[in-house]
Amino acid sequence: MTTTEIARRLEAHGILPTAQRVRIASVLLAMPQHLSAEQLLAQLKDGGGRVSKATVYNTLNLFASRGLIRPLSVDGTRAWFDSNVEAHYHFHDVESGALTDVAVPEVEFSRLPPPPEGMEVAGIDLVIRLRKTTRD
Amino acid sequence: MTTTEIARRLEAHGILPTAQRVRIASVLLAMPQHLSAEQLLAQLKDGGGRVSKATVYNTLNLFASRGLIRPLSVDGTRAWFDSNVEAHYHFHDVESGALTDVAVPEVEFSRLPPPPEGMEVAGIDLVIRLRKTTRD
DNA sequence: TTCCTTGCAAAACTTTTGCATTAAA
DNA sequence: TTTAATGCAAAAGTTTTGCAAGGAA
Repeated sequence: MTTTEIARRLEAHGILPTAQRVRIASVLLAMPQHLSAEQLLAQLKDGGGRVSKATVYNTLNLFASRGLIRPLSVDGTRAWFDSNVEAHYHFHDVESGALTDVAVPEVEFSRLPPPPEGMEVAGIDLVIRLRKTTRD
Repeated sequence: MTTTEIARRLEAHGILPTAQRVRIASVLLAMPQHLSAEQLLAQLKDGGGRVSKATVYNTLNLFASRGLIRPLSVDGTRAWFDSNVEAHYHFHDVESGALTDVAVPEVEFSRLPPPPEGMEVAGIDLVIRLRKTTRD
């Protein structure tokens, strides 16, 4: 994706495409991936630019609030962000922490509870925890 | 549940039933509930005893590692623990943060992906995010 | 006595915030 | 010129750790 395309995508989400935001978005959106704030910061610094930690955190929250990325709750100890906002689920290797996507057609719900009165479903997070097979 | 019953239950999980652990367990196991470390600490202090923050955190981790309680990833900003370790799922009100149980029979999977080679499913976390109904 | 647990404080880690500087409209 | 974004450092919130003191085996 070119810088211009990234900038257009930010604008489409109501985000002013500043230099740092475009740099952050181009790392995130380069491929579907799961990143923590510190991982993203490390990648940006490897890339040789200067982006402050505060900007990374603020930008991740901004992107998430505008629906450009999706926050993940898998860990409890730190926030993860998924650059793939299409509906999908996850495998989580509890030992290594690795996250893998599970496509929507791989899962079928034949029954789901109705939401409580006055509420509607905003989203479904499904995490399938994995461990090494124990052969005994 | 009596103190003796709690102590037996701790022992059954390989946990030495010290005074603090029994107090912590009796709050947790009084009913099926979702608590953060700070909430638990507050309840213990209301109860008039002296338990240190470190002991609460260490004990929660100990209990979770022995399968007496279950850690929940719903929040990203802090750890939650569920005193109900039976299989079940959750509603999560994203505005208030409230968690509600969803019983297993309320959800049916007619299709689930096979785990990757050499891996097996250790558990399934399902969180149904709820928001207020928007009538437009 | 020997080992494990507890409390306290300090440290570590993640995330947010205040404020002066810089960039964008 | 006026408003918004950035960087830095400090602050805030959560969780872990070191160590001396206390409790259990």
